[in-house]
Amino acid sequence: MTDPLDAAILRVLAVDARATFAQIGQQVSLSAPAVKRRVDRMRADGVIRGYTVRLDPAALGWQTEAFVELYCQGSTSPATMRAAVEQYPEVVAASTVTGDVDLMVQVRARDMRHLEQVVERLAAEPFVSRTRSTVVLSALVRRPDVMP
Amino acid sequence: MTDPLDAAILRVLAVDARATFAQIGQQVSLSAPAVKRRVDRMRADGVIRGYTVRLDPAALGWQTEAFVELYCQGSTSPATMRAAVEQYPEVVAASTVTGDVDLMVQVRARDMRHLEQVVERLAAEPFVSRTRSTVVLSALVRRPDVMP
DNA sequence: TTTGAAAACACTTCGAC
DNA sequence: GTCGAAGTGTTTTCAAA
Repeated sequence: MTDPLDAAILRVLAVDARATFAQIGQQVSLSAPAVKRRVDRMRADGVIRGYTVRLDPAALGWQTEAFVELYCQGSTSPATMRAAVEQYPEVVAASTVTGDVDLMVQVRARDMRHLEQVVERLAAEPFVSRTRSTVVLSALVRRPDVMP
Repeated sequence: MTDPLDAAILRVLAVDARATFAQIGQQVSLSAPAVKRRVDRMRADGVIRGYTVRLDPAALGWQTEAFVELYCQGSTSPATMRAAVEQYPEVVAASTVTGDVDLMVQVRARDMRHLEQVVERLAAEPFVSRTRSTVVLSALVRRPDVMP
């Protein structure tokens, strides 16, 4: 499905998704049209979901980040959790997890006051029985998805 | 620093970082050169860190994801933690955090066996006193960085 | 099937306004 | 900020490995 050449192309795109097909081709020893065809195929196959910009959160006013663990009532469906949590622009990611906690939510806020408000609103969701927040002190590593 | 027009441009780039300046311009009512100048400025200012591809982890063989909390020995510097954790290609993100836990590490592995190996290696790091892993059941929300 | 070369088309980029 | 021209990149076509 994705041979070593595809993987090499993805590595280049992971570092710079706006690289030209010719630039990518130079790094993987392929012509621009050959690269484009492979990229088009991976896009169609769903291996490539899209391209996005990497921003400096601090420069945009996001100063505070936290992991908020939600303990949910017994029979809350993932769909319900998702629908609720998706509404929050402050929610960067959310996953159902094993263990005591039911839902792990990553929140980005302007400051502590803002974070507090978001956590309060999350805690007030009907299916949430209690929350536990862990504030991020500093982000040491942040990598785009890589190959296995 | 970033006016509403810049924010609009970033929103377009967040959805499709390979959009042409002309396409972006159409969505924000600006000419292509005007968009380019703003993008160049945000790039120079560090607001835009770069562009990356969004991949389907499962399609690439990453089937398992987990939050691994590391409890570290009293006086371990963030630099030490970072240097150690950065070595692992399986580590997607790592942050120092408040609370009992010292380091929150997000790991992506091929399968449970692979995850287990990674956790064991992390636990064997000299400064790690104990670990606690939470496996992701399903990713409900995953958003690129957005505006405050 | 997949590739590379060439041509037509679109975008980027820069100077002038 | 826009406009227009010159340089690049993209995309299609086609022939070959």
